Parts: sequence; structure tokens; C-alpha cells
Amino acid sequence: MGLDDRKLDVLRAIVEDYVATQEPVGSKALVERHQLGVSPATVRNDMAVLEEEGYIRQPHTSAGRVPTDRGYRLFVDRLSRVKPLTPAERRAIERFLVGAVDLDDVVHRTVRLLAQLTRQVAVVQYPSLARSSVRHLELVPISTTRLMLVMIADTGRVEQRLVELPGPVAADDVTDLRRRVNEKLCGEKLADTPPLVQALVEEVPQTVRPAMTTLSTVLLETLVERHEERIALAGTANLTRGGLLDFQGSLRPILEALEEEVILLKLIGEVEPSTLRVRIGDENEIDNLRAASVVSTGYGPGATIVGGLGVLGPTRMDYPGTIATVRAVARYVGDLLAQN
Amino acid sequence: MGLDDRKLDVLRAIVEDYVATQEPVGSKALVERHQLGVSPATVRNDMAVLEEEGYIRQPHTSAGRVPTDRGYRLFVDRLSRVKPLTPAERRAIERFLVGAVDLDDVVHRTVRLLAQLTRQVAVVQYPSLARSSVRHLELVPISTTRLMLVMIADTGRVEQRLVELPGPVAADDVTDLRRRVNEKLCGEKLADTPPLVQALVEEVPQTVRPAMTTLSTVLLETLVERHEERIALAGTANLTRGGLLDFQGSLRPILEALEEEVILLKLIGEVEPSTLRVRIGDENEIDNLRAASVVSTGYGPGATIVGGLGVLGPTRMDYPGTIATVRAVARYVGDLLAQN
DNA sequence: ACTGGCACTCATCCCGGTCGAGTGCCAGCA
DNA sequence: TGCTGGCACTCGACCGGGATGAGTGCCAGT
Repeated sequence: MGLDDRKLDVLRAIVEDYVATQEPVGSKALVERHQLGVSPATVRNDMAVLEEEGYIRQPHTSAGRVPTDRGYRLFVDRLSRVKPLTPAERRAIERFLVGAVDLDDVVHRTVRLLAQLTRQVAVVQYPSLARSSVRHLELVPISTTRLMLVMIADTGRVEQRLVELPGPVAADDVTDLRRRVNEKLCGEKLADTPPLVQALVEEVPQTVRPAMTTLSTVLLETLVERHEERIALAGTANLTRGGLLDFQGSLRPILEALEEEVILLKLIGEVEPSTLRVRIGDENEIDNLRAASVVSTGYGPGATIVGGLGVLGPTRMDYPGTIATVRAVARYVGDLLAQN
Repeated sequence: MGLDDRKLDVLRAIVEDYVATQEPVGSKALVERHQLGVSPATVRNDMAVLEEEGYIRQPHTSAGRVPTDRGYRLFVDRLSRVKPLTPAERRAIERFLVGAVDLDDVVHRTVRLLAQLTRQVAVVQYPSLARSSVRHLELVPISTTRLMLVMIADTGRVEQRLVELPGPVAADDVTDLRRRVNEKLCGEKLADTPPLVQALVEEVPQTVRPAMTTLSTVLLETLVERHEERIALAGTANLTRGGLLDFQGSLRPILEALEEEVILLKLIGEVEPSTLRVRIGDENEIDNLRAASVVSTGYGPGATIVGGLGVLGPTRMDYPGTIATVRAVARYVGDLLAQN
């Protein structure tokens, strides 16, 4: 049962070689490429133990060994050394993120950067409305019975909705509503707004009561219920690296999963502060992603977290490198947001 | 050189069978499955001519025939009969598009609908700013030296940009600016605004001149230069149907092309009124898409066109069906936009 | 101008044999 | 006890050849 240091070294060597070469690794090749200080026979014995414990397996009898999901897990938890970013990578991050004019711009640049650096599929969640506060609400008259509601959050996100009023409303009344709504809701966490919106409806003068009632419905939808989380995606072409060997030959399930925003949110949305999650193969709850690994973390200005980001790739990925990159990008983006 | 009616019939039969079965079609199978009224030998002679003319080819000596890009082109131009939508499809379209609350919502639903109906990759361009007019401009003070500029177009699109002012500006001045900007620009085509913006800078009182200058830069960027065309994409998983036989085995180039907004715009953005374009294989200017076909058209309220939409699939696609669907969806979306 | 017949081509499939990487086991040695 | 070298064994990958059959081109006959 005991996995002594050498066995762990062997496992590490197997993971590293397999990730690099994409081919099952045999005992002889191992001792040649790593300074293990023992003979292939000894390595074989260690391998037998590792296999018994479920950390590696052989695709077929006379082939080398391949790490299992469990093996990768052990590797990530205890065997991988932090791999510092290269100066080139640091420069790439900085160069990529300066000059973003917009929240949209920031998110797009980030997701492309992540995809490019990790050479995998990158996913970035827009700052979550659930974690934002109201900065400003704007009511723009479109016609006498239609308003455009624009909500600007402190995270820079802007949401808009069309409001169909039950009857015509005068311009002055719209101005009045705008003032009231802003006074009441500005600065509030979105999650805290429902009772305030309710109060608004009651405070409002009789003449605009119907309009306010309709508006309140849309407000609640926009602020809380519809929890419209947005997601940006990039690097799907990277799925085809490794010539269809990864993902057991079919990209189908992966691509399907990537089309579902709900699934993507599950992947990168559930973030605890300053934690980085690595989900390897079977550890993914989503069946379609059983052949993939996901590295994700939260980001936000300072210590607060407003959204998640991460990458998805084959289980045989360069975990240390990917983890370092994801962490670094998240920190840079956080700093960027803090400046606004 | 002459392609008599029967030869055209043969070509049509080949295209239809090949699209259906995905396998090279031989002379014998052809006469079995279609009422051509002649023997396989005759069909073979016709095939020889068709091949000489470049409409079909054989993958290898003892295989059946496969249409070439040129063959598909002839089929689309002269041989395909219009395939009316099934009632189920009509219902699907209606069901899918009612209840959209938002421009975002409309676009998302549309692109998913298209992908689902055609079982291919769908692309929808947001209403182009270049073809929109200004409905309203809003200036939201974020701090004394920062404004959020929100532009609402008549097509429902909303764009926002952060404006860094050169110095602090009073709330009253912001109100004044807002009024001036709206009076000057509302209702104007975005393309016509540059001289008006220029005029604004000169009309404005000395005190807000610096702010207005900065604002004008951002305005011009937002309205004209940045031509921020947005695109929605869905159905990439459909690329994997046909088990890697389509697209000559590699999705790589296709996925790469789909990541580039510029390319997508090229595909569906260049629309002449009420035209439907079919680009088959080699006809695509983009090298990465030489193995694919694109069916695209414009959409918009009434006869005007505000954006493009289309689908991308293998050259061996069901052209009549796809064309009918794309056309129908474009019309429905146009009607939907007309209601706003 | 169409048809049936026929010889021919060539990809696919199946089979058996060879090759070699990699293993497990064991006896010997420190 | 733990490591090592040696050895027999397994089994997938690769290769070549023969059989199969779909599909063709050509030609003579109607």
C-alpha cells in the first residue's frame, strides 16, 4: 500500500513523459530519460504496484503504461512542482490586456489570451450580476408606451431590456420614475433589490402606478431572476491538436457541452475565493466531459470574486503549466478590473 | 459538350443519392433507385461525359462517382427543386421565436434555431451598426472624470463605452452635453454622424469644450470607426456528424475559421438586398473553408437589410432544404424586428 | 442511340506470419 | 530485504498475398 518516494518519482516520470509524447511509456524508456538510479526491472516492479493501486494502466498487454485519472490527480496534488511563467508569457499577458476599452473588450481579450497561452479551450465568465451592485439605471423612452431599461453595474456590465408599458406615460413621469428608481436602487447589491423594488411600487404616485408595476416586473427579471450570466469562449480549434487521440476519438460530446451556457457556468462559475479547481476526467459531473480536464478559478478586483475563468483540455494536459497560466491571467484581469 | 436532359437527370440523381448516403454512387445503384428508364450501361456513358466536363469524379478507379464542387453548383443553379418547409419546421420556427424579450434574445434564439433545423453550423450577425440610426445617447456619470456612454440604435442594439474625461465635469454640464448630443444625433444614420459630431464640438460652450472633444473621439469610435459587428454562432457540434468523413478528416481549419469574427463577417456580412448566396467549396475565398459550403442571406424589417445570417456545412449538404430553411428563418426574423 | 456482355481495375477484407516492445517472474546477489 | 539481470511470454502493429466484389470502359449487336 505504501507508495515510497521512488514510486512517486516513477509516477511523476510517467505523467511527464506521457504528456510530452502522447505515447504509452515503458520501463526502459523511463530509466533512459530520467535519472532514477535504478534498473528497468525495478521500475517494472514499481509500476506493477502503481497499477494495482489504480494510478496507471496499460492500454493493452504488451504496451507501456498510461496514467489514469486517479494518477493525474495524485500528480496534481502532490507531485507537480510549480512551473513559473516564462518572461515571454508574462509579456504576452501584459501586451494583450493593455488597451482594453470596454468590459466586452477585456473579456474577449482575456479569453483569447488564455486560449493562446494554454493552447486549449478557454472560457471566461462575464462578471456575475449576482455579485454586482447597481451603479445606474436609465430609462429611455422609445415611444409613449415603450421604455428601454438600461442597467449599469459597478463591474462594468450593462444590461438592457425593453419595457412594454400598459398605457402611455408622459416624459415628465419618466424623468420622475428614473429619479426614484435610481435613488432607491443605486449602490445596492443586485441580490438585495427585490424588497426595495416592491417598496418603490407603493411609494409612487397614483398616476404612474401601472407603469411602475410593469417596470418593477422587468426590473426584478433583469436584476435577479433572469440572472443572465454571459460567457465567452475561445480556442475550440485547439481541441483538434493531438490528432483525435485525445477525447477518445470523438469531439462530439465536448463540442456539445461547450454549446450549453449552463454547462459552462457549472464548469467555471462555482468559485470559492482564491481557490483554483482542477477537475480531471471522471471527476467532472458532466458526462460529456468525462474525457476532459478543467482548470478553473475565480477572478475579481482585489480579494473579491466577480466571475470565473478557466480552460478545458484533454486529461493528458500540462497541468503545472496550465495551472500557472490560469492563475496568472486571473490575477491580471482582477488588477485590470480594480482600476475601474 | 451538350448536356441533354437525361444527363442532367443523372447528375441530379447522383447528387441526391450521395448527399443521402454519403457514399460514392455507381451506375447500377442509380438505375435501381431512380426511374431513369435506361440501363446502367447508358448511365455509365452519361457519367463518362459528366466526368469529362468536371461535374463528377471518382475517388478511385473502381468506385462510384461523387459530385465535384462544380457539380453541386450546377445542381443548385439548375437542378434543385424548391423544397417547401414541413409544417413541423414552420411550427418550430414560430415556437422558437415568440417570447424573445431582447435583441440578444432574438439573435440567440435565431442562431440556435438555424443550427437545429439545418443540423449545421449557424451564424447570425447582429444588426449592423453601419445600417442603423441613433435612437438615443445616454451619458451616465461614473465619477467626476468618467462617463459611461450608452448608444441605443433603432435596431435595438446597445453599445457602451467608458469615457475618460481630461478633467472634472459638473453634473449640470453632463446634462447639457446629453441634451446637445441627443438633439444633434438622434435619428441620424450612424454613417452620417461624423460631420455632426464635429459641429457639436464647435457649438459647445468654452467650459465643456475639453470634455466634448474627448467625448467626440469616443463617439466617433463607437458610431463609425470601431464598426463593432457582433456575431452569434451555434451548432459547431454538428460538424462532427458524418463521422469525420466530411471536411476531409480534419475539423481544424474549419474551427479556426469560425473563431475569427472577421472571417464570419466575410461569410455572411456582405449582403445585397433579398439575395441568397450559396458558396460551394472552392468558391469560398477563405482557404480554410475550401471543404465547406456556406448558405447565407440578409435579414431585416421589411425590405431593408440590417444584417446577415447563414449556415456552414459540408459541400455534400442538402442544398434545397438548407436554402429553404435559411430563407424562411431570415424572413421570420425580419418580421420580428419589424414589430419593434 | 441504347443495351447486354465481358474483361479489367482496384479498394477492401481476411488471413497468417513476423517483429518487437514491453511485461512478469525468478533466481542470484548485495 | 531490496535490487538486478536474464528469460520466456504476450500481444498489438505491420506486412504481404489471395479472394471478393463493386464498378468501370469498351465493344459488338440490335
